[in-house]
Amino acid sequence: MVTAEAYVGDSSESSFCTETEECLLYDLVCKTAEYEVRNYTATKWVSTNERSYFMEMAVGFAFRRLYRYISGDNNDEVEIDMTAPVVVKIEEKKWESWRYPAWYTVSFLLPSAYQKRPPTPTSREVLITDMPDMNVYVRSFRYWLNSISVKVHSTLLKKDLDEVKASYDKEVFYAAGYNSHIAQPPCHQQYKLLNEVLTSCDRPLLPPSSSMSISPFHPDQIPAPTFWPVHSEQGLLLKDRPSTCWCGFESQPVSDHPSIPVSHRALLTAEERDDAEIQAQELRAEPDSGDTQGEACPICGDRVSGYHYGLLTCESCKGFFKRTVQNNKRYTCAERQSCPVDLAQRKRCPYCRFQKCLSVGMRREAVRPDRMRGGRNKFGPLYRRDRQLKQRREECLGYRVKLEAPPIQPSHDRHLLPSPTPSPHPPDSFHQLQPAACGMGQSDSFMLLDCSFNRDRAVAPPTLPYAGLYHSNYQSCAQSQSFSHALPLATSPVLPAALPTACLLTDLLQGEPEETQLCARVLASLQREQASRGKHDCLNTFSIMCKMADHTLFALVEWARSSTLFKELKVGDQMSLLHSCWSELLVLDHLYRQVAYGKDDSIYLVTGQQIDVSTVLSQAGTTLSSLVTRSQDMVSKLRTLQMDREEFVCLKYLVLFNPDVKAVQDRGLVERTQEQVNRALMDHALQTHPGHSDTFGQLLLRLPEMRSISLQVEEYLYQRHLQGDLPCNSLLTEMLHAKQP
DNA sequence: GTAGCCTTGATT
DNA sequence: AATCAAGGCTAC
Repeated sequence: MVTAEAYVGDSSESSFCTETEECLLYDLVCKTAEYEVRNYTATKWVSTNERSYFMEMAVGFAFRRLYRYISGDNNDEVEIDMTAPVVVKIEEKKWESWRYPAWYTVSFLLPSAYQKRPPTPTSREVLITDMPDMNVYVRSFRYWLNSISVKVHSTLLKKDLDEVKASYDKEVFYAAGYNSHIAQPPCHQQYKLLNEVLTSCDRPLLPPSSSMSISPFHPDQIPAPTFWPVHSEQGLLLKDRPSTCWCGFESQPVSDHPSIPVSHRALLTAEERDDAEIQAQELRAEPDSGDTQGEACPICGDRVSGYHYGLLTCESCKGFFKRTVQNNKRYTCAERQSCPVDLAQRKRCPYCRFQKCLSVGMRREAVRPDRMRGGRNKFGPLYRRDRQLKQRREECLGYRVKLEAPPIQPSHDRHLLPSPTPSPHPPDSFHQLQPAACGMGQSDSFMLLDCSFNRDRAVAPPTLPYAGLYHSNYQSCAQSQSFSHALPLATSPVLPAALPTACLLTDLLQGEPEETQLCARVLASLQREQASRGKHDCLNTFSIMCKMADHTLFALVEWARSSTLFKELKVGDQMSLLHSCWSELLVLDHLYRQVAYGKDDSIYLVTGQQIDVSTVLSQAGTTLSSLVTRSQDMVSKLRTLQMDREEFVCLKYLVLFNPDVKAVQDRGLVERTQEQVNRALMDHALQTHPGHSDTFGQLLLRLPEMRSISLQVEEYLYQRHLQGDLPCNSLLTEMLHAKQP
């Protein structure tokens, strides 16, 4: 039996839940490219109702009321931590007509400590409510919650669900916001988008002539767009099929289903592949599975000995991974980087073995830089949850087998699916994007839970109405906290250097995004883009590159924003720093990707694809060629220096925390952080490259050249932008504009 | 270098 | 006190 507390859990388990200690957790039942089906167990919430013509008004008032409750306006007079998401329940029918005010129910999730016995609210308008165990269809998007974004996405979700004839509750739906600034007034562009969406669904809201007049905001008040990604969601209550996974097909092969459009179907099969594979494995497994007995190591197939560095593996792969990371080993593949890795041949090619380790989700950051023995790592909750998920899948499978006859055969449509083992060969053409080198392996909850789609570009006003309401207490390491506040850093005489450095490095590495996940996200997004365009309207190579850069940039902004050190800065300073260094971060990211995954004479893209440098040089113009040459020179220098992940992360922080950015107000904090990271980099470099005492200096000396490359990149992009070559609505464009207004 | 077994120590 | 995922040791 899973208790409610288990599902109000540590926010580290959720990729988009970054602002609060605890978040609402769920089990993924299944997913398509457009939406997911999730199971939420019963939970207690504190709620309040508010009536208004505009959702954002109602949410504003309700939010304040609930905030008073968690600030101590309750019978126990306790302060309650904020959680995520904030959920708005909307009654569909009343909402249809915008002429009348509608009721909105806004709810805060109670932290696990208060789930059993919530403090009684003092205000009669505030209520404790129960959310039952339920399955919901969820569509994720990156935008502030407001009446328009919610309308657009609920319409799109309904359209998708109606297309596959799914049943759901048509009366009610929920909007969930994960960031502190949950409701923002809509802007002009959104009204345009809304009208387009509604028209495409044959449900025009207003005649075209009046479509713009519904905006409650004067054009002067329309906020300037900025770039913060926000994670929001639409949930529709699933009513009629509480136990069936409805992601577009039931027991029929997808290709025979008449109602699913071809593009949709193509994505479906790719997305469903992993689930089918997991289920197939579970069918093949021993009936008394549930413990690790009888499970096969996802890397070599040997017997699993427990959780190691992020997932269930055998003892030998555990050891191999540890040796590789600890000793910073660099292997090369004598063949074509596609050697088989199984029990018999795992010793043959360490390069391919290590690649496989990474691609199935083993985590470098679980190898301790300080080599501390014993104890547990931060993945404890993840392991626990992984077990629960496995168990639930099994139960679900058993249930379905009982329900349906004949039982679902996961191998049913196997012939339609791409090979379940990812091919390490990158596709030859850009126009045949496959999630190939990405290795979306046989597992697992990490991948599934962390996979949030980059649906929309975030556009948000610079004013932040709820800024400061949330606070992060997260500090994984007491030493690093005290260290970060030790002001006279250089002069503190007796501080042992190794401990805080190792600690800080662990923290910094912790925030580092997993390359495989980034790769999967970018690929999925590019595939969707391609699918929506159809065969005869392919993106050109430059646009694809821009989109890749755009996604990478998005991930970098997310990375910075979720960093504990960065969060200590005021939002204004955060923006100034990012506006100043985004291109440098992109260049550094690219360079490290080459050092870590690429090989000589080819360029390794974020999608896992590789292109020969000679091919690029032969086709590119002078500016681009010079950029490529300069970066390749830089890559070989960094390779000689054997830059590792730790050093890369430090450089990233040094680029980000640049005290020379003029607009920065809290220069002291930026300087201190820079010093701190600088020290960590020095200590680390000295430790890891004992024979080369100057690695630290050499690494720092690369920064000016990196800066220079990044300026050339910006200039190049700006030129192409003026020619109209850049895809519109990109973060890239926005950043360019921020610098060159 | 590999891999099976051993030791460790924070968390449960 | 038991657990279990880290690191360590060592014969091969």
